[in-house]
Parts: sequence; structure tokens; C-alpha cells
Amino acid sequence: MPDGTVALDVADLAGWVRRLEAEHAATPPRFVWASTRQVAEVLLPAGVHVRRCLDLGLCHAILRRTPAGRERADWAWDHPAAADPMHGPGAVQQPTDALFDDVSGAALEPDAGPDLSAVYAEWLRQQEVIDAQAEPARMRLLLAAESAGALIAAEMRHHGLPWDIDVHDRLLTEMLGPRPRPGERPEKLHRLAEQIRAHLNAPLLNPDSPADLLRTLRAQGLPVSTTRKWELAKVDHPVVAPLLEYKKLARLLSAYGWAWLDEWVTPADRSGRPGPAQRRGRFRPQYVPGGVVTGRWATSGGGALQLPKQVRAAVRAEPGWQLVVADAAQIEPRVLAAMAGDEALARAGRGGDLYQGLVDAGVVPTRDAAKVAMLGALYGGTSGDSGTLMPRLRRAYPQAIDIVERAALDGERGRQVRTWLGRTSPLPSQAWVAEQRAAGQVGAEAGAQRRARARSREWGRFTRNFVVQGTAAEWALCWLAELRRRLYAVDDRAHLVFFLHDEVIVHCPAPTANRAAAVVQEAAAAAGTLLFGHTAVDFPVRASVVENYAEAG
DNA sequence: TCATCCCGCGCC
DNA sequence: AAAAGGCGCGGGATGA
Repeated sequence: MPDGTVALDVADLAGWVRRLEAEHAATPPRFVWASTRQVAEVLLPAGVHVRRCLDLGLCHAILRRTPAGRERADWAWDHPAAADPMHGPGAVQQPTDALFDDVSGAALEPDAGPDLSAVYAEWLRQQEVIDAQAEPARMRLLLAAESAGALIAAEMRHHGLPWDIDVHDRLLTEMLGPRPRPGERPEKLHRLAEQIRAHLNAPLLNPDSPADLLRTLRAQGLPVSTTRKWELAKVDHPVVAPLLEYKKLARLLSAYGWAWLDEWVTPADRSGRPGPAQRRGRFRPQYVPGGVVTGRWATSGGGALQLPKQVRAAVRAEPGWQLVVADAAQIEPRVLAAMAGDEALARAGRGGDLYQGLVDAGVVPTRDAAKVAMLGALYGGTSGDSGTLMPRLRRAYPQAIDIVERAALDGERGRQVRTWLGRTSPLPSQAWVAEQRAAGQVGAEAGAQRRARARSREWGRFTRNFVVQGTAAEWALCWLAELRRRLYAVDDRAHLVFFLHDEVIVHCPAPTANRAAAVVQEAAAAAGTLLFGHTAVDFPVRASVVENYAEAG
């Protein structure tokens, strides 16, 4: 253990961290602990602001997948769950067992907690694995950014997304009718169901049952093989309109209806406030940094990754506050251009709309075509338009396209690929490897070969997208971390309340909002430089200051 | 009755 | 016109 170990009670943790932050005002200490989520449960209610940390659980998950990490046989915390980023070593530790400050050398040892030296040993091992990376500096940036993300995720959950319950209730009532009794359909859905049954001569049909619905549709002679809405939309029959309307509203009801409000929006107590009674609350999903293999965050609970446009007006700033809603434009093609050092693609993105840039450069005829072509390049689309447009992209942007094609080829051969900062893709399953090997044997059946080829291509599409989606996630983490730091300097009351891949919402006092919007832009530029140094690629961000989420865009 | 699968659809 | 990469979720259907 480093010198300066101190023993203190859990109750003193917040005060200890606060004091270290104050004592090292100029150079922020980097606190190292097993689980940011657990430590934050103690620090955030106490109002302590941590500037930098290292989340060993998240770092462990990243390092273990790298070639250097896989070679090591002596990982600390080597239990089966450790391979899972969501249940890494940090999650099984107590909040106070894993804390020391690698700047000052001061360390915290809880009175009766688990052995802190195991955490220290893990930290030492991680340093060695970082040093063994092909690009250690990039890996250090990735681990710092991932850890900053963990702080931000904890803070966003702590604050919650400001939610206006009355607005949400009104939206639902307008679209569905008044809230029904439990077990009953809202008025609007009830009427639509009756219309559907009448059109299909099926008085007992349950439109919520895909099997029942499909059977009935086919019995009426409709040429459909599923009940997907885009297939239904192609059919000319009077039932289609009410059915599509029903599906849309039924989805809203089940996913973001009154039951969702009851379960996920915790009312904020505003009693004693003057003015009209308003019911406000906070939506607190559980964010899971690193929850997706590409490095994107996952969430659990409340469907925070899919808040439909229909209810976004309910996301509403507190009185006297504003929301800054910002999203990064076409982030994936931009990071691809930066990774590849593709000057031509960087130039196409210069005007703010990269797709229009492709049109202006004469690569494709229309903006829609540009979008289809680019998505095809990023996702591995081969059929239809994206397939025919690819040769043009390759001719115009050979360096960028080479990056994704090589990643696809590596994947098809079962090799790992890496993001810009070194996050490593998982290896394909044993079954996948066995299937490929079997298909490669002399005398393998044609059917088996065809299936193996399809599976190989499928994994190639995954690795192709991995390098781009993963690097975009790294850019977004750097953006968030820079934003958090700069925002705190502007107004320590301003805080992040939402993040979704390439989109962020800040909640701040109204007089600070314009300044916060500028900071969002500055942070985006800083993120580009952090990742890529001097790059020709722009990372434009659209930021709007609004009262509710639906106004943005 | 409960756990699990599949479908369909919302988001980026 | 749909599909290709990544998700989470609720509902019905299924099977233990």
C-alpha cells in the first residue's frame, strides 16, 4: 500500500473526499475505486463534487478483452462474473473498500471493510496491462473517459430528468381518452378495436395478439405473412388505417402510458409553492456505462433509450430553469473520417451537413442517397440502393471505406477489431468458430457452407460497425466529460440530465442557458482534439435552449 | 403458476 | 420499399 493510509468511518467518507478536492483545487486528484455507482450513493446525497476518478470495475472489463489482458492469468477479482462489464468486480465490493488517491498518496482504509490491498493490487495489474497495450496513451484516455462517464451516469440518476406529470397525463388523454380503469382499454383504443373487428368480420378478435390477428387477416384474404406495420401498410384494405392507428396507440399505452408514469416518475415535493398546482417529478433510469460491447451505455428500467417523440413535451425544465438540448450531427461518418485521416470526407462534413456535402461533391445525386449509401457503409448493407451506391463512396473516400472494409474482413475471419482508443470487440462464439471450421473441411455440404458464409458475413457486419459505433461512443464520452467539467465552472447548479449516444440534455438556471449552450459546442470541439489531435474533421453540435424537450430540433 | 421465447416497435 | 449495426421493453404464446 502507498504511504499515508488513513482509517476512517464510512460516515466520514464524504467529508474526506470533499476535503481532498478542496486541498487539491488546482490539480484534481483522481480517486480510484471499485465502483463509482456505489461510492456515488454516499457522495452525491452529501453534495460532494468529484472531479476525476478511475472506476476499476469498468476499466477491468475493458482491459480484460484486450490481447494483453487476455494473456494475464493473475487478475485480481478473478471470479466468473468479472467478464461481465455490468457485474464486474466493483459491483461486489462495499463502497468504502476501494478508495485512494494516486496523486497525493493518501489512502482510505475502512475500519472493518474488506482488504483494501486487493484493490490496490488490481490497480497495479491494470497499470501493467495498460503499459503492454499497443497504444497505452489512448487506453489511458479511454479508461479516464469511461470513468468520467460513470460519474456522469450516477449524477444523472441522482438529479433525474425533470418530468411534468400533468403534461404527460394531458398528452395521453388527448391521444387515448381519459385514463381507464385497470384492465380496460382507453376509449380511443376500444373504438378502434371495434372498427377492426367489424372490418374483419371477427367479433372476438384480440388485436393485441399477433397470432390471432395474422390468422384473421389471412382468413380475409389479405396477402400478409406478418403483422408488421410496414407490411400492413402495403395492403389496400379498409382495416389497414384503423389497425395501424391502433398499433401505434396501443404501443404508446403499454410502453409510456399511465402505468409507466406511476412506476418511473417519482413526484417531487413542491408543496408550499405559490401558483397553480403542478405535478412535477423526476424520471430516474439506471444508466449502465459500458453496458454495450461497443462502449455505448445501456439502461435498465423505464425504457430511457427510446423515449418516443410523442411524450417528449413532458420533459420540462423547472420554473426559472431551462433545458439545453444538444445533438451531434452525423457523428459516425465523422469519426470514421477522422480515424482514416480522410481529407475528402472531412471536407464533405465541413458545412455542417455531411450528407449534403456528399451531394455537393458530386458523389451521389441526392441527400437521401447519401444517407442510404453512408448507412450501408457503416452497417454493411449490401442489397438495393446501398449496394449500388457503395462503389461511388469507395472511389470518393477510399481511406474511410478501407477502415470499415478491413474491419468487416477481420470479423469474417474471426479476428478481433479495435476502436480508435483500443476497446476490443468480443471474439465470436465457439459454435461460430466450429461452424466455420466444419464448412472449410473437404466434402462439406453446400448448405452448411452457405450457412457458414452467412454467419461469417453477419459477424463481419458486426465488427464493421463496432469500430465506428465504438469510436463514436468514445467521442461522446469525451464530449460528456469535457462538458461536465466546463459546465461546473460556469454554474455549479447546472447539471446533465440525459444522454443518449449522441444527444445530451443540460438542466440549468435560465440566465446560464446561453452560456451552457456555448459550452456544449466548445466541449464537442475539445472532444475531437482529445481523440484525434489536430484533425480536419468538424464535429458540429446543434444546441437549442428550450423549456421542454419537444421544442428542440 | 412461473420462467422463457418470440414478436413487434420505439430510439440512436 | 426494406434492410443493414446497436439497444430495452411489454405483450402473448409456449412449455415446464
